[in-house]
Amino acid sequence: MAFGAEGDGEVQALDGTGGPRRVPDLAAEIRELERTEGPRWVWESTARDYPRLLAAGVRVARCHDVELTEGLLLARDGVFGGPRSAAAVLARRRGVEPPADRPREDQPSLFGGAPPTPLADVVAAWRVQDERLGALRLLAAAESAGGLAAAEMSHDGVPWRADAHDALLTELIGPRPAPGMRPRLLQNLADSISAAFGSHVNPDSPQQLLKAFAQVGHPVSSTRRWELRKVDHPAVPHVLEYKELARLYTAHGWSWLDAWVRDGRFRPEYVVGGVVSGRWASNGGGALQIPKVLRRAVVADEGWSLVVADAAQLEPRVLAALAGDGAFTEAAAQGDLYAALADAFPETPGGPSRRDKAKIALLSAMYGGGTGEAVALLAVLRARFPAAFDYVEEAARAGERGASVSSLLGRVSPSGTAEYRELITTAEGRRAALSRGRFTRNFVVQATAAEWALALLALLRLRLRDRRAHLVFYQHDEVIVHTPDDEVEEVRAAVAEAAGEATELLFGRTPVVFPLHTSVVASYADAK
DNA sequence: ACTGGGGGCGCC
DNA sequence: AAAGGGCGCCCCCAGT
Repeated sequence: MAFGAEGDGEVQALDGTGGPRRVPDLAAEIRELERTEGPRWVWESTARDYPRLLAAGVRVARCHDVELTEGLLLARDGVFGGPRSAAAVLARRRGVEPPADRPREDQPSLFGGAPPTPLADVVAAWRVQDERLGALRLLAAAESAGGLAAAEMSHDGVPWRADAHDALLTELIGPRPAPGMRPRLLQNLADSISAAFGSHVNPDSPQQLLKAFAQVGHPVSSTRRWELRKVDHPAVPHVLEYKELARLYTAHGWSWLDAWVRDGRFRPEYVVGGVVSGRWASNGGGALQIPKVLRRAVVADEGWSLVVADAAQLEPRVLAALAGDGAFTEAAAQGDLYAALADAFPETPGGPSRRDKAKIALLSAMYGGGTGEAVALLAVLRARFPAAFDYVEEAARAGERGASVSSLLGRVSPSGTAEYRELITTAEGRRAALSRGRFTRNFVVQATAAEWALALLALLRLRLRDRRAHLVFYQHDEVIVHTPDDEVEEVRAAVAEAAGEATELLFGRTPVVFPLHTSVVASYADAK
């Protein structure tokens, strides 16, 4: 049964047995109904309202999130970035222009504040969506579950040792500087760079760097790392080191620590479905770009552990399951897919190993690479694994002509605009077409991989419901569970079972396996 | 003083 | 080894 909860403290059973009821304490009411009925809650926005429930100590198992669902339905109709509120859903149904979504701070809330969305509107919007879902039903449920998991992870936070973070920064770039100053070791590097060039150069300025390299007889077309690495000049090692450490300082230095870590927890804000492919994005805090070196600051509480699990070779396995290529699927039934493919590729003395060749060929096929040596490797892939090759090739062709493509569960990519279709008839349009082809080629794999990972997350979340262990981090193909030591084995098992269940849910009975690398560690830095 | 594009790099 | 896909965030710098 579904229950609507919205407005100024109202709930309603959605099986036709009764109208809306106003309740004095909505959080308490939801807690009780969750216990006795276990419904799928229908509400407008998990991101907006669930944090308040969590703060009140209430968690729910399932929901239908009107806004997330509308995002999926709109994409199916070729609309991206349109308003997704209940009011927008109802306006579209009536054939009138939907109102823009209100800015977050003006939005109504389950708990007062701005004028609430009427429960009747949310219920009506749900009915509209429920009728329209069709093949998107499973994805909408998964996306909504993702919304719950995201809010819960933000609420619980990643255990983060500010002292370890500070010590690491001090070791790498020197102690925290006075405002406006560079940390000592960064300043030393900047000085070395100027000394090597024989003139003052600000390494934060790509333009100054370009000019400086030109003046010392080493013109470069950009100051990218791989470009500079080719240059033989004494400034280069200092520049490369400066870039690496300066990035750590600006993006994850002390101001980041001040802004994002409190009471031993890093609480990022996830944006569920924030990427067209269905991957999540994050809003502030850079939750999905934490530098590896900082993993040392992620440390389980005393008496607790981190269970870190990441899916191995997820994307090529997804391609295997999607394409159903006999020989390729057989390789994907093995623990090391690339090794299982290696035999198909020729040995060349002094060149990459056969396993590396298999990997290069696969990555090129999935990302749209294929220059230089990869050309020959792609030809091998095409000859030996035609169905897998054709699967991504067909997606690329569709993209090039401006069509959209879909993931397994029905997430739809943006299609080419009218301008795009015009453009590709011209000679200059070829570049744009190739670029779009690379995008759609990757979309079918990346979006389906995101669905597998989302299913894993959702199913694992349900398995952990009655435990003290809880999910604290999720990043594309990886989850971290913070667990009391005495639940470690149960959590390990839960992760493995959830992965199996996710595979079955998406692909049914497939020979393809989706192995997880699972580590139980005190610090994230020790995983793998 | 603010804004927005570009360059560059962190993660997958 | 380099080069393809997806992001967010920071800096610089030129435009207002």
